[in-house]
Amino acid sequence: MPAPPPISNTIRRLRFEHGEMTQQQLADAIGMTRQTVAAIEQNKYSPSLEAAFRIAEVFGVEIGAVFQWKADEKQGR
Amino acid sequence: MPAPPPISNTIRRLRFEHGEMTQQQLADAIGMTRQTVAAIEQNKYSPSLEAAFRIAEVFGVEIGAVFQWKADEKQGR
DNA sequence: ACGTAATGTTAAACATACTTGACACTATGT
DNA sequence: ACATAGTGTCAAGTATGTTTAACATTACGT
Repeated sequence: MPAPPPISNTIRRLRFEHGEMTQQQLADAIGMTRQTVAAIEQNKYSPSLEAAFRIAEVFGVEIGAVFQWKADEKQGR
Repeated sequence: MPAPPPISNTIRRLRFEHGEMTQQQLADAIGMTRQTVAAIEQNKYSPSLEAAFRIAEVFGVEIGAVFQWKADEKQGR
């Protein structure tokens, strides 16, 4: 498993807050596969900027409301 | 040249508004190469979510202030 | 007990982002 | 005329994101 990304997300919560939306429904809404949504949701890797934009769009929030730096690790340059 | 991404950015303007920051300085600040900054700035491709976050951080703005959907093309699903 | 929906997970292939190292051009300063 | 800083660009290689197709588990309804 390739080291988890420094960014975490609140997709799971957002899905439930939006009518118990399933991973499949979200995937369809943003034009990705269910597997990709699952992987992103579990922080296996972070999405492309495009994907992130589409996800935020679906939930009607800013990108920052979906994705955050993990536990204020502001970066490992 | 691999089809331009659906997202554009205002990095160039932001650089100038932030003390005539050079591509090299921005690259150093976000831990990427100058070539990558140049390519992103010219919309050759869009950055990873991590890179986008770091760039926004440098300029002290939200991601949405740096990157936008190109001419309201909300997407080609 | 059976079927189905939702999710986790994996391997292989493919697509896109990013680096490294190079060479070009323009502008500015000496 | 020469040097240097800033930028554009390209090819080859590495790294990361995404798809496809498959199989597993858990929970729910009948």
